[in-house]
Amino acid sequence: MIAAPDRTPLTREFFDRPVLEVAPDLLGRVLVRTTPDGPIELRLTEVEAYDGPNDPGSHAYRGPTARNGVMFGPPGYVYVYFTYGMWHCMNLVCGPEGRASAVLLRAGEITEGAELARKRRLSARNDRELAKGPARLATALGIDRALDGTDACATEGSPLSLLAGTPVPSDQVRNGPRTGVSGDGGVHPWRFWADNDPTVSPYRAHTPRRRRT
DNA sequence: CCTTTGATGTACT
DNA sequence: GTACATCAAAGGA
Repeated sequence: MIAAPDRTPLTREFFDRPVLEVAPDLLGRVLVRTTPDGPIELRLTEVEAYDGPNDPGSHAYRGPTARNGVMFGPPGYVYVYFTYGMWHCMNLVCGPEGRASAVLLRAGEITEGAELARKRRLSARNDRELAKGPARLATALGIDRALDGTDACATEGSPLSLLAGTPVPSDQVRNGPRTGVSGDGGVHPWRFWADNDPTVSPYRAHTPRRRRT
């Protein structure tokens, strides 16, 4: 018998810890996205840590802007950014307040509302691909900049919340270099994933792009 | 399986 | 102008 996932919401205190502590602890937790059509639930299988001021790979490295302002606020809130001209990615702000550290949600397994996720991810060839990658995850859950700054710890009528779920045991958590991060930011082994999980995205080292003509 | 390329907002040089 | 916490389509092996 496998114990049923714990539906207790994660508290502010959960996020008010150093990002390198929170990131691996998020694996196996359940993200609940409430849409007008119904709920979609996702079991997290892959994340990356970004540690604000000390981290050249972080959006917060060069200080606050209109885009990243939420990262400089209190922990437990959602930072959503728009990138490559067409994709959204979702992060959870960690503590302490003002440090501007956050966890990028990179991949997960849809455990509820798969039919809703499939409508948003028409190119997915199977359900394992629905949220295999950070932009795919955000697309599957219908997440965009309108949700930037949402409190992920709120329980009543919140469009987003996190439940305790079934944490991945530490001996099944693997870590390695972050995907697609260039320069000095690429040295940190701050990508965490659930060992042997089919929904984890393939690792891609950073590759410089050729100039457009 | 693999590699190449186009899509293009935001931040920065 | 150029890089970027990306993805999907197209074509080759």
